[in-house]
Amino acid sequence: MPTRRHDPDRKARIIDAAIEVIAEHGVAGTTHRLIAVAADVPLGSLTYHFSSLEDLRAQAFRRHAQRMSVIYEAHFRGIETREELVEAVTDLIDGDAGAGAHDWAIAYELYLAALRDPALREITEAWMRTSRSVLERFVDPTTARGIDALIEGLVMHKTLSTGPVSRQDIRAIVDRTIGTSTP
Amino acid sequence: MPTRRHDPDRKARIIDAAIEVIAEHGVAGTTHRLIAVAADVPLGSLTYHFSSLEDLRAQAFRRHAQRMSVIYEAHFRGIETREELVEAVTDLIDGDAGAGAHDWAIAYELYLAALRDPALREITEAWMRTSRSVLERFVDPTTARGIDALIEGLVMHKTLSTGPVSRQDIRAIVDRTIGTSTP
DNA sequence: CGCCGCTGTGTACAGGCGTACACATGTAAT
DNA sequence: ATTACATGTGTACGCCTGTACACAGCGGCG
Repeated sequence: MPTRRHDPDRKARIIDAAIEVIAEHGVAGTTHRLIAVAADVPLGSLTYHFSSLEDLRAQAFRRHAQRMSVIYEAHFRGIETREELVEAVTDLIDGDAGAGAHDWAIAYELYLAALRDPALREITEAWMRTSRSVLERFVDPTTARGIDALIEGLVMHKTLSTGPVSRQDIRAIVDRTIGTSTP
Repeated sequence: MPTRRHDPDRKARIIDAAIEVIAEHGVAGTTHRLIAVAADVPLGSLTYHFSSLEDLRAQAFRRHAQRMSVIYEAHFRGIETREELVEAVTDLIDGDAGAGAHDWAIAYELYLAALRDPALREITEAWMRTSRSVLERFVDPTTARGIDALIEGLVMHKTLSTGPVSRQDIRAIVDRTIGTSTP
């Protein structure tokens, strides 16, 4: 049995560190050296485990998207009434779910990167498919797409605007966009 | 009277070139040299007219936001009935307005950059204020914010998704989000 | 007509980047 | 205990970046 010399979680920890660095410095400011420091591994370890920085970025984005999917799944589990759905979506936007501003920032980095790198499209599409299919358990596909878009747009606005958006307003908008669909 | 040696539009042309480069290569891939080539000016001309690359970027974003504001204003001018409003918003998302995928890409670059650079917030806030106040001529402020967020979210989804979003779907979502507000 | 001064530019520099690769290091087998 | 090898790392290289700055070219003044 071949024994590992060091931690076998190294690769995973590097990916986590990469996610962290992307969140803090953006894709533009994400370098091998920064990630290496964040993961507390030598510089050479990155090129050893990943064929290129592009490769590492893609894997980081993939893992983040998977985590977001899990959060979505968990957040909407057990929803039964329309009332609960409205509340759940509002929570998601208002930041009372598992996803904070940090996580959304990474998602936006991914979107923008995918706009130019077709290799990342597969990740964004998988993620959007998941998030929509979760919502489709409660509403029709068209409405699901609308809510999905609304969530991302509102989170963006909320994050950028200095004056906070009132929870009541969010709720009102969500309520109307969901319409009369039955859960 | 002091005569200019060359074109006095140089500075403006550099800013336009910067916008172009940002749209094509993203903020990350925007360099002095690329902009200089795009504007057909010598490299030194950039540091001569702009104190730093950051300064140039900010001015480029500012000009783009102003242009988007003008497009918004023009696009919603003359709208009278609720029906026309729904159609106008749908056109905006569907790309049949003055703004194409190119322009939206720059807007998203701006948003993401503003997320980390507080100096850019002033630009995003001015832009969001404008776009919302245009919509507030037709609907109440809360709804305006919702529509605004919906527009950006849907455009993003539409741009990233490979399967195109049907115009009919967009219209249906917009229609519901606008609700029963009177123009 | 010659000089001055200002507007504008080519070039060079220091720093940081991604990546390759020669080597150290610890393990398993003999 | 020694060898052979796979695993992992420190370092160095070439490239590209933002920016400074010494100079060139031209218009106005004496």
